[in-house]
Amino acid sequence: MNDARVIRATSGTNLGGASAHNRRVMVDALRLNGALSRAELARATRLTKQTVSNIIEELERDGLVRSQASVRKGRGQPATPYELVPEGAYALGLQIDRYVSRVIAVNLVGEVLVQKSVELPPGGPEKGVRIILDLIESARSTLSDAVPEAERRLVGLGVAMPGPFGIDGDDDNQWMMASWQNYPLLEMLATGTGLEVALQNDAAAAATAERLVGSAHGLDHAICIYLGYGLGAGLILNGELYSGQNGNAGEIGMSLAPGEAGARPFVAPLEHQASLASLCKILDIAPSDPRLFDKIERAAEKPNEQVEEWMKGASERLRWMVHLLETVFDPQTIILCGGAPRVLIDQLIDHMQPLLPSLAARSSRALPRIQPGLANPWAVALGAAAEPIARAFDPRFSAILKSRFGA
Amino acid sequence: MNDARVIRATSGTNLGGASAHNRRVMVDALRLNGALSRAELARATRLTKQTVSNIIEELERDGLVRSQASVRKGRGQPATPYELVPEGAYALGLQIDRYVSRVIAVNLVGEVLVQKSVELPPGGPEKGVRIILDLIESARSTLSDAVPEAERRLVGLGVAMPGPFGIDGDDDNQWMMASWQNYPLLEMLATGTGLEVALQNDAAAAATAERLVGSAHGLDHAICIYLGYGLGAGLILNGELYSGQNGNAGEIGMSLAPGEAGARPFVAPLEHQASLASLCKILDIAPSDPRLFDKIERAAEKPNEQVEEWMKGASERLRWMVHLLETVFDPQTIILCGGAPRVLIDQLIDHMQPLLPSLAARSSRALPRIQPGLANPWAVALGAAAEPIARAFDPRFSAILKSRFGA
DNA sequence: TCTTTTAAGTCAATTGTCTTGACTTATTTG
DNA sequence: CAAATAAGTCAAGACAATTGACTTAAAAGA
Repeated sequence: MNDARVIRATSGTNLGGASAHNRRVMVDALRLNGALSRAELARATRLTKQTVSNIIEELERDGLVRSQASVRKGRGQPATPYELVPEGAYALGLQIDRYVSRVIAVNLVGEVLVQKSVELPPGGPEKGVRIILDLIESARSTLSDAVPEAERRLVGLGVAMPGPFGIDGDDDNQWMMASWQNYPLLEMLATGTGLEVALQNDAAAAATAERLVGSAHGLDHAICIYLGYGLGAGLILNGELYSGQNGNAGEIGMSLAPGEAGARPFVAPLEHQASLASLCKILDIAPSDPRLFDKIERAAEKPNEQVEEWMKGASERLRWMVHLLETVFDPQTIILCGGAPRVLIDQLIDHMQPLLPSLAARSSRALPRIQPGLANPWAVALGAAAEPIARAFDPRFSAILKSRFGA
Repeated sequence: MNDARVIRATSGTNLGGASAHNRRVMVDALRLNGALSRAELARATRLTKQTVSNIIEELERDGLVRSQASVRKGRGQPATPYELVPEGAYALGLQIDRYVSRVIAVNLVGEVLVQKSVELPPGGPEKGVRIILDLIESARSTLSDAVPEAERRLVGLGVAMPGPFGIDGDDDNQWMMASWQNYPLLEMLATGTGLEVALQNDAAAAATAERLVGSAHGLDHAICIYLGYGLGAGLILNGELYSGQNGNAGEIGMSLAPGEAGARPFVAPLEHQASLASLCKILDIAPSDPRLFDKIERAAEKPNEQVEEWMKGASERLRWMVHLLETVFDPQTIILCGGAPRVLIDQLIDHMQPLLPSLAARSSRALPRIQPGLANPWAVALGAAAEPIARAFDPRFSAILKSRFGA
């Protein structure tokens, strides 16, 4: 009698879940607003003064917040503002790219403390993982040398690599990294480091970074278009990263566009036209070139005819993708970021003007329809490191629910 | 000293929030899985047997669940399954369309008990609201005649109308209903009925209906393309409807597409080609024709050359939009539903084959990439009615948080 | 200067919900 | 007929937020 029917249900919650949520709410409020007094926190979170006092006391004991000098601001007892302690938590971020791997260590407020990278020789994941574990170990010990207590306060290891994930075969596709995807990477990293590990695609990581320390800070609805070796979008919806059913939401680099009617109804994927890979091809830069970023920067500063051509094509496709994303998501803003030089990002945005008409063109906008975000090779690694911080400290539905592994 | 700085923060929660969540979790589990015993509920929700017992007892007192005959299924004491009581709650749904308004009453499980419609004469919202309030009143008393206790168990009034909302001017645009949007409709309806009122656009409502009783039942990631007089998409992300910053997420009817290179780089909005409005133009049916649905059904059953032409154009644009939505959202499935006859929906889906390649084409799919959903003129009104039920009984983050109006 | 008003923050008791562990009930298995 | 198994109850306990009175510290007004 195989009556072990799968019953689907949302988890319930309990006192512990509520309490954990309230702690997160406090940290989040301090992150968003800067230092706040207990009374202010109570008003903002709709909790009672007493509750806030208890939680703040606990957070202070845990080294996550600290008091500032009290400030007089009118009648009544002066308030004692509390602020986040940057040294309250640390996280590691790992970016695995096609030819290079990068590791970053950040603290609770997203300040970068360590960054190291290594070239990834061809040879697939078996060899690669060993190199990567060494890199992580090296970053970790550098961090511990600088801040002995950091090890104890590490909340996790975020991993970012190019998507899409879990697709069928296609091992030779240079745009993906299929061999890495069928490898038990997360398990290897988890056992190798003893840390909690979570995976995002690189665009999602870039969005996570934008939300922690970049242009999306404090925004609940933002789309980050990430221009790297490939192209993707990180979706921040309702204040959280949206990943879709299989973690592939936002893989707009693979989107086709209807082209000339008749003969060739659909043109190549967006990232064949708008990505550093396509630019490298034009500039005849090897994708494995360690000085790729600098070369592109120089090329963008003084664009020759070919670069202008690329820029025109890329910005035209992006211009239209921006229109679509605005229409589909109704976001507060769209951010163009990347592992690309700021010059290039800025020029692309320039070339996209005027933006296509859309609902986003309303007159009452608070934010620009499109704006530049983080633009450097470390953006994805930073986002990878931001993920464990967000997972540990941001208020989110899943954090309230009882998990499989004890409350 | 204007020190009334706005402090942004997520609300905290308390015992009451946790308890409310757990009640919702129970109702949701019974809705998804059918009748379940207390022990099964405890396992599924990770709550203790005792907690489940208490909550079930309370829900039974409130008339939301009831026990079935106990069933023996192996060793041990027989289980007593509990099921939702359809008569446990009721909700009203109002659809305001361009030329007609519809009201539906549903019960807790989404069964339709009353449906009434009325033609909306031109004359704008002032006159319209009076007619609509009469319609609601009429439906309400029909409901009360059939089920005297329904009035006491009404959880709200859902309203659906064509978007987009809150756009600048453009009063003459026949595709929108601008004059209705600058009118304090919700306030009028709330005071006129004494019920909680909430607004969605029609595509969002259709998606809400699909989730309560249609093809999206139990799905957490689904996109509903709604083909009505206009065209839009309802986005179900993480099990909840996503509305974007201004409630306009999913307004894909307004999306442009890159067309022939050169002269006309961008073609008309999607809904100018794929909507009942465009079909009506071709068939020379007045959009206000009360027998519009039947006429379209007949036209779709025996398509003439013009209809075939329309079908070809519409399905081609939709085919490509499906590709985009799959790429952007990575959903479990896409549902094509509408206030359109099922024949038409089916034919459109047929014409869209073969679907464009995308990440969704993986071999391990559990659900079809695209499938038909509700296809009748009452779909939106049903979705409007489904919204208050979902708001009152579905587990969601916002339901846990302390609200502005007391816990 | 002195009193009143206002606001921040604490104290101690209370409340409400989930949890714990032992117990009862009812059925199948051997 | 005893042992095993599972559903469900009982009563006490744990825990976090709440409540209302209180203390502290400043500004405002007389």
